[in-house]
Formats: sequence, C-alpha cells, structure tokens
Amino acid sequence: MATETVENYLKAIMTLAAESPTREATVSRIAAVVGVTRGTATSMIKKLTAGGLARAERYGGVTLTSSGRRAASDVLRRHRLIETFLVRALKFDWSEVHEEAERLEHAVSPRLLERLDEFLGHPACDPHGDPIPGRAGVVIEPAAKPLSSCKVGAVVRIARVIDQSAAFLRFMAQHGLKPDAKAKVVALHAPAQSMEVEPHGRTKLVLALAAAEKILVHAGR
Amino acid sequence: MATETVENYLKAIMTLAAESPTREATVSRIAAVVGVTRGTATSMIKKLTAGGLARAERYGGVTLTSSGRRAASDVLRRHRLIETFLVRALKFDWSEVHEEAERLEHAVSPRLLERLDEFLGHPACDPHGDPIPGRAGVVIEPAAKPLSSCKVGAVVRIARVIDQSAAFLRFMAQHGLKPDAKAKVVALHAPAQSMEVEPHGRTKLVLALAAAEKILVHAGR
DNA sequence: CCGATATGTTTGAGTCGTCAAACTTTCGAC
DNA sequence: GTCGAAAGTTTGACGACTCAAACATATCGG
Ligand SMILES: [Mn+2]
Ligand SMILES: [Mn+2]
Ligand SMILES: [Mn+2]
Ligand SMILES: [Mn+2]
Repeated sequence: MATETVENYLKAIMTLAAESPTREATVSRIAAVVGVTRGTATSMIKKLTAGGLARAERYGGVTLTSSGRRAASDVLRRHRLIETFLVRALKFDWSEVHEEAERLEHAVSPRLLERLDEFLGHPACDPHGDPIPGRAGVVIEPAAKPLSSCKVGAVVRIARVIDQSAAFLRFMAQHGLKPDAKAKVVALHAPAQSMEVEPHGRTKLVLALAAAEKILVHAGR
Repeated sequence: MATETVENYLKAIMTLAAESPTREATVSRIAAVVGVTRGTATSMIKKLTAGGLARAERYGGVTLTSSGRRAASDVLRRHRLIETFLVRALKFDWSEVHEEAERLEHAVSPRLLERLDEFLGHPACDPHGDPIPGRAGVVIEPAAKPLSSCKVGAVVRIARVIDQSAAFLRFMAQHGLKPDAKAKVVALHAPAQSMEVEPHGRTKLVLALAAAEKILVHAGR
C-alpha cells in the first residue's frame, strides 16, 4: 500500500494531467500542488519512478505508468466518494468538504469505501461535478467546455466547478451556480476580460473570464 | 496538534489506566498496545514527558498530566463516535469497526466530529458499551462489574464488552451477548474455571472465567 | 537473601519525508 | 545567438519514528 505522501503525489500528477491534457505534469507544478519545495518533489518523483509508478526523463515532464494511474485513480475515487458522502449524508457545504476529504482519503479501508459507494447509490460525480473513478480505475471525464468559451446568448447547464477553493465555491453557490443549474450568457466584455451571466431565476452577475474558465458547462437545453 | 503517533500513545496510556485503576500504565504494556519495542516506548514516553503530556519517573509507572488526559480523551471521543457512526449509519458489524476507527480517529476534524455527534443524537456509549467522553473531555465510566464476579442465579444486563478482538465480538453477538441484552448465570464450574450463561431467550453457553471477565454487567432487572 | 527473569533504558543505526542552498540545464526575449 | 530567468537537480542536514542489541534495575520465587 502506497504511503500517504506517495498517494498525494500520485493524485497531484493525475489531476495535473487531467487539467491540461496538452502538457505533462512538471516538477514545479507537482511541488506547488503537494506543497513542498522543488527539490523535495524531484526526489519523490525519483522514488515513484524507481517504484514503477511514474516515468520521468531528466529535465522532462512526469507521467504516470499504468500502475501509477491505477493507484492515483483509487485515491481520487476515495476523495470524491468521501466528498459526496459528507455533502449528502452529513449536510456539509460543498465548500467545506475538500480539506476534509484530503485527510480522510488516506484512512478509509476498501470495505468502508464500498459501503459508502453503495449507500450513495454509486454516484457518477462528486458535489463539484468531478467524475468519480470506478472500482476498476476507469475515469470517464465528461465532455464539457469552459463557460468562458461560450458565446453571448448561450444557455448552458453547469457540469463542473474546477476551482476547489472555499471562497470561490461559496460565491458560486450564493449565485445558484452549482452543477446541473442552468444559466445564460447575457454579455461579453472583451476589453474588461469579463462576462455577464444570468443563472436561471436569479439576478445576473459579472465574472472575470479567468473565473468563468473554472466553470465547465454543457450546451443548453 | 499532536502527531498521529503521539495520539496513539496517549490513548494507550489512558485506556491502560482505565482498565485497571489500581496499577499505573507500564512501559511494556504501552509498547505492547501501541505495537513497538520497549525501547521505542521509553523514548516516546520521554518525549511526552518533555511535552508536558505525561509524567514518569525512572523505572516507575507512567501517568498522564491533565493536558495529556485532555488530549487522550479527545482521541477516545473521536474513536468511539466513529465506531458508533459506522455501526448505526453504515451498518457495519460491531466486530469490524475497531480497526477502521483506529485510522479514522486521526483524520476527522473537530467540525466533522461535531456533525457526527449531532447526527447520532449525542450518544453516551459506543457499540461495545465503552463510554464516549464529552466535548469537554469528561469521561463517565459507568459502574459495572465483570460477569465473572457474578453468583449463580444472578440475572444481569450487559453493559460493556472489553475485548475488542473481532473473533470475540462475533462470538458474543452470535449468542446475543451485546450491550443491553439480559442474561442469567446458570452455573459455575470453579475447577474448570468456567461459568455457564444463558442469554435471555437463547440457548446457554459455557464461558471461561477469563472470557467472562471481559464482559461487564449491571445487576439484573 | 540471592539469583533468574522481567522490565526499563541507552545507544547506534536506519527509513521517510522534508528544507535550504548551491548547482545545472533549459528556454524565451531580445 | 546570447544571456538571464525559470525550472530541475543535487547535496547535506534535520526531525520524527522505529528497531536491535547491549545494558541497568527491579522483583519474585525459593
Ligand atoms: Mn490527501
Ligand atoms: Mn471535488
Ligand atoms: Mn489510532
Ligand atoms: Mn469501542
């Protein structure tokens, strides 16, 4: 069983890869996500490589091997099932669960995990819309595009909120911007790098494009 | 916040002290409970002492200071609330929850803990009948005596099962010997060091006195 | 009272994960 | 093309926790 630290690195590498499938995970980004210095990340990556969990060439990007991906998606499954459980069963706010799950994900047994999954009815997504990997390690990343890429007049359904910071999530919820909610793009202000959005049945608000990029949506209906 | 290791030592010291209030916790017992060598326990105890959590004189017993007791009862509270939650909410068997809680107790935040407590309606005891310390660190050890000390003919109500081993707990449950169940002592076989017990509405069984000592009971009714 | 045995302590070493700081390589702006 | 900043690596050190093994003390049965 991978150590708690190793699990955090694997998860960081996998989420970085999912975040921008174009570029591989880099040492600096991994270090930033895990919260260590670059030197520490380098030596840890060396260890992952030695253990057959990752591949990295000197001064190049870091990729997970198939067993690394398997282990990482296990951690992600635990993290997201826990988040879902905390929100659905214990009435946590979606802005509170990330930190909580960050520690619990290393302490739940396979047995407990299966109980949670069953209890929740095998959910496909967590409260933020992040897909929950299956028991076999398969992740289905739902095709969704950033809100920032939508045209004026577009009506969309929110699929996923990428930014996990509590402040951002609270702000989103306050305006009714949660997964499955509908919203309309009412204006684009290119020079100001912002857009105006009207959540269904709510007052409209202005979002910086950088923020709108953190919201993934499905086309209207 | 005390490290996970420190928490385990504190809990071990407190449960040993509660187990036999006559004699203080010893290095060997602590080492055995935590699962380390005596040398390791010695150095850890030195660290606890330096940190003001325990008191120990050379070649003498180990006691917790008031802040050590406070910290330990926090861990115990977490452990027992988690056990209760797993049994009541997630339908775990009472023989499975100890190990699970052993890890989770170090990963739940105060916030999550309070949610659990509220969800469960502020339970006084865990599934094994162990008392759950209050938020303020107060433990009320219910007065109960070992079944082994009961006379023939005595009708008792089970209060608490001390032995946390899965096999023992499964055996107990199989015979209806769970907290709050009633039972009658039908015979004593002093030479065989055993007693015969008839759980209410069940077939009677023979228990070694050593086993009966692990079952605490209230006098009949 | 005495020694065997149990119990406690010390020492030296190892693992894991981390940092700071010096160093090397890469890469983009000019 | 060059050069300076950004990114990656190496090194030496440290804290937390552990063990094995040598050692010291206590305790109990005879
Ligand atoms: Mn984590
Ligand atoms: Mn999430
Ligand atoms: Mn524990
Ligand atoms: Mn218990």
